[in-house]
Amino acid sequence: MAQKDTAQRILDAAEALFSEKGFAETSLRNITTKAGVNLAAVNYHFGSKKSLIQAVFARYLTPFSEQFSEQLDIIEQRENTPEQLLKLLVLTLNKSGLENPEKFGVFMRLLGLAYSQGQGHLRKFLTSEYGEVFSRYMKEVNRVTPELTPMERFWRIHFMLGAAVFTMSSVDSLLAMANHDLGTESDVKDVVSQLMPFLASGLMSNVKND
Amino acid sequence: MAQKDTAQRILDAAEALFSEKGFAETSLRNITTKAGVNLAAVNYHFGSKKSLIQAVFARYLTPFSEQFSEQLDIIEQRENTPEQLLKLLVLTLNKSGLENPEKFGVFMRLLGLAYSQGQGHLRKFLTSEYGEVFSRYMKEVNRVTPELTPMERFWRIHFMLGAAVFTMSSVDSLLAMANHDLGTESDVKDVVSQLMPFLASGLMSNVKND
DNA sequence: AAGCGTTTAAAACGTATGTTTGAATTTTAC
DNA sequence: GTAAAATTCAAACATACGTTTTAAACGCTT
Repeated sequence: MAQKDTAQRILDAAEALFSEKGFAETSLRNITTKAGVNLAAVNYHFGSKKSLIQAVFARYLTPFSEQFSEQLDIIEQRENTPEQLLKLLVLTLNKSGLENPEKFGVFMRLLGLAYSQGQGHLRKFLTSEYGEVFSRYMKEVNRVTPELTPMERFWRIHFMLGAAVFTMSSVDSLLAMANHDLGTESDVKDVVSQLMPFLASGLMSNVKND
Repeated sequence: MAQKDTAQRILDAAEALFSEKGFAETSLRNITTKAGVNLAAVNYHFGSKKSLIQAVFARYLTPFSEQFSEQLDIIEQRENTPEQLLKLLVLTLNKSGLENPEKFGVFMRLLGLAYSQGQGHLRKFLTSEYGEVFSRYMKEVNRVTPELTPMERFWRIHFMLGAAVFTMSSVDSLLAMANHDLGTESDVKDVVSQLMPFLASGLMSNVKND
């Protein structure tokens, strides 16, 4: 390689800028300036802006889905509770290079963008690349919520996803707001530990579980 | 007026395109072509693209916040339940020109965009224009959840907001997915009636309420 | 029906974008 | 140590954008 690691520097700059400004609002010139590389380097290393966007996601999701797949191998062979399935998610996040709360926030913001600014090509890339692991997880969700109708389960999963993505997307500014207004000193960990019972309670609403 | 109502046609086209493609991805040429008006008409009637974006929101939010303020006058003078406060929201939505489920989906998608693609100017416009009514509602939320710590209340409200905005932002495609995969024929009304107990249950999680 | 403010129309302006080019430079391999 | 491959660089390309301009058409008041 020529100097240090141009492709990596581009990915770092791109993910930071994407997560705070979105895909369309971030220009290749923004990215290459922040990365300290030449403008043409993006198209040389990644081919196009679209491919760069996919590469940013892949750098997070490929290690995550590998870790997640391993965890699924385990839990598929035992009975679980809804809380355990939720915990598996945050556990895998922490095991796949997202233990840093700052990185975690960035990742969730990117996830939110993938939904709200889904550019078609991203949707296809994500489902074709990571759809299978997601399906396996959903099978487990079905197993732990036999009381729910398929329709209830479908919508509650999306409600949960929304609560998580939306909140974690702006967890920085929300934390700042909360700590300022309430005089507290919470961090991302605290928010996650508040989120989990909220999600579990919503998922099991009206299900007599004792 | 010259022919029909150019400004209205621009707003109609803009809200439709914004809600499906986002602000930055929607050009004035897209809008004016869809509206069947001249390109310059946008800058003539609204001054700029930013002002057009604000006008799209104002057309929904001004009648809504007026209706909402009236409803608040009433419920502020009585005791309420969390479910009643939630119902007040959807009730007001239906009373302020959003009874049409299609319009409702568009509105929620715009609301989601306001958060995810918040362009600064939009944030300021919304809080300065509608912040007071929102504060009054939050006061009522405080009253009906005395068991929650301020921190719990803060985060659960945002979890709820996330579940609602995220789900309703893509309610069309989610409904299509659900109806296809599950062989059902649900509509937006059904989703809302699933969402409400989910939100109420999450809000009151671990609170013994009987 | 004339005059005048309002609205529409076509065209161009200046700027920013993603991408490509071709030469210079660095790294790799023998 | 040198040839070949890989990478960087400055510059230009083509395109799309938001906005402005100028003139024409319209609608209302008198």
